[in-house]
This record gives sequence, C-alpha cells and structure tokens, in this order.
Amino acid sequence: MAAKGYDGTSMRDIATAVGMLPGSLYYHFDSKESLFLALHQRVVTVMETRVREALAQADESGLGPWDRLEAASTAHLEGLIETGNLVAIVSPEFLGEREGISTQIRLERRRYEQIFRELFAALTLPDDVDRTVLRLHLFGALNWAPIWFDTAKGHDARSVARQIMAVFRTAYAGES
Amino acid sequence: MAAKGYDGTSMRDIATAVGMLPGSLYYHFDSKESLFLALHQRVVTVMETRVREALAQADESGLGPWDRLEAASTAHLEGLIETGNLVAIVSPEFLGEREGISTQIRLERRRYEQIFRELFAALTLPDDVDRTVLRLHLFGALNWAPIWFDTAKGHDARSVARQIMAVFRTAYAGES
DNA sequence: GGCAGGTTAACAATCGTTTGTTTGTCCACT
DNA sequence: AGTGGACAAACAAACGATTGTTAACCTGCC
Repeated sequence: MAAKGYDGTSMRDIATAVGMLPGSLYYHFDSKESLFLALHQRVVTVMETRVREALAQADESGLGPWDRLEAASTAHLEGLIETGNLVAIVSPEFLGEREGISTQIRLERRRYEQIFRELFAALTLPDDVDRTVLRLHLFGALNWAPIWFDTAKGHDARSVARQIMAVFRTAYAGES
Repeated sequence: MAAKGYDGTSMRDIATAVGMLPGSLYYHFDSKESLFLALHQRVVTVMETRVREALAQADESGLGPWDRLEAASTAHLEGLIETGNLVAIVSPEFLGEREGISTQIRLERRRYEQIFRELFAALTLPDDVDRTVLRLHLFGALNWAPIWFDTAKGHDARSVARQIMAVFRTAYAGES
C-alpha cells in the first residue's frame, strides 16, 4: 500500500501478500477503509514509540534542545524508510477529498506532530522566526527524503537527517 | 487527478469533468497512461516556463545567486499550488513500481530539476556542504508545502517560500 | 459442541477500453 | 452557387476484467 497507494492496492493484493483469500480479510476487518485505518494507526504508533525512545536516550546523555530535535528527526526518517513511507500516500488523496476516513487520520497525525511542536517550542530562536513554518519546513524535507533516498547510493537515514538539521543549526543554533 | 491520484480518478471522472463521454477520450489519447503522460508533460512545461520567467526578471534587476534561487523557489511553489500539486501523486506509486510510464516522467523531472541544480552550483557554500542534499532538502520543503498550505489561514506562496529560504540564507548567505 | 479462522463461490458495480455510428465543418468539383 | 466527399470529433452501447464485498460452508482446537 505504501508502494502503490490506497486505490492502487486491491484487497486481493493484500490477501495474496499475507497468504489468504480475499474473503478471509473480512473476518478481521469490516472494510478496506477500516483496514487502512488500522494500518495507519499502527504505523503512527510505531513511529511515535521510536521517536520517544530516541528522545529518552538523548535525555540520558543530557543533550540540549537542538540535539533532541535532531535525534527525533533521525528516528522519524528511519521510521519512514522502514515502514515504506506510508505517510506519502495519505496526503493528496485522503485529506480533504475522502470524508469519513480523514478525521481519525488527522487526529493521529496531530498527536504525533505534537511531539515536534514541543521540540520546536524548546528552541531559542530569533523573534521574527515562525516556529510553525519552521516545523513544517523540517517535516517537508524529511517526509520527502524517502522519495529520493537510495541505499544503493550510500544514503543512510542518520546522515541525511544530520545534513538537513545542519542547515537549521547553522542558521539558528550558533554553530559554525 | 491531482486531488484523487491516478488510480483514484477514472476515465469517466475525466470525461464528465470535460463534458464528454468516456469513449470520446480515446480519440485524443491512446490510453489512460498516455493521457497522464500528456498531463505531466504539460504541467512540467508550464512550471519550467514560470521558473525561467521569474529568473529572467530577477536578472533584469541584477539580483545575486541567493535572490535568484529564492525567485525560482517562489515560482516553483506558486506553480505547485495553482496546478493542484500534481507532483505529489507521482512519487510513491509510479516511480519504481510502474514500468513503462516512469521513463518519460523521470526524464521530464530531471530536466526541470536541472534548473535548480545550476542555481545551487552558483552559490558560495562551505566545503563540507553537499549541494545535492541541500537541493533535495529545499525541494522537499517546497513540495510538501501544498499539503499544509491553506489560503484561508493567510498563507501565500511568496511568503512561505521566503520563510523557507530564510533558513538557508541565514545559514550560508551571511545574512542576519 | 462451539467457535475462531479460515475457504469457496459468487454478487453487483465499476474499471479501462473497443466498436460502430453520427454529427458538424471545410474544401474540391461541376 | 450548389453539392458531394473527406475528415475531425464526438456519441451510444457494449466488452471482458477487476473492484469491494457478502454469504454459506468447512476445519481444527478447547
């Protein structure tokens, strides 16, 4: 589903992938929509756990707000890549167009993004910088990365996240 | 198609939207794929024209490399928003999974991105900065913007592009 | 025996696509 | 000036395949 999108993935595709027949899926899920909602919830939960663990580890080392944000960004990007970047398929199709499905998704995402909202709140920044736009800027750069990311070219999540964060840190963290 | 994705848009949807019957579309296009390819080519061409015009105008004013990049970024973001962000639907589904369709798309995008490659080449940057990652970082931030962009909230393309570019400029252009 | 966890087969609807036919328009020819 | 043919562009109707979904049935385990 992450590879072919919601509409591009049939219930038969899913059934084959898990070694079942199409009808059997309806014992576990009411509909294709509810299956997707369960998938989305799972992915978001996994990513939230990942990020919180990374933050806890950063706190053990007594790292500052910029290092905390970088740790979260790295965990976020790693999660995106390992889960096949499910985040990308949701945006254009579901939010806004599809009616009922969007509410739960929006809620889950908001809760997840709250983590980053707080991380940005902890940063010391010039007064004329809009923290919301800055956060969405970072999210865009990270969420887009799985599209061009290619392990065959030597990319790895940690160094990509560090390079993206380096721009922010050089600008506002007083680092050279 | 930009709103619902490739698979989420049927030939009947398209036919209705342009005031035709489904079969009539096949007088103009061989298949749904070729229709999409024509659409993609058109959108990329329009955006390339936009960006080049913005750059020409920047050159008339004798602006430097950073202002040139910002002008291009603004034109890019404006184009994304006005065309309904077609760029978003291509990434996860087509590239990599679909076979024949990807070649032309990849080529058109590469030609378009070449403009930005040259803009980044003209920047004076520290040696340890990877221009490719920096460009993909900027593209990610811009391409993601239409997802959260909301004119109702007072967002406009120019100021968003300026705020995103401000991070890069503060970091590397020696601006306060 | 009951029930979780499937299988099997089919349903109506919609998908991309094809075929045959009908319009309207313009140009050549008498 | 009038008429017939050529052609672009669309309509009308259907094709087989695939879609999400449902119902009835089987099977092994507690």
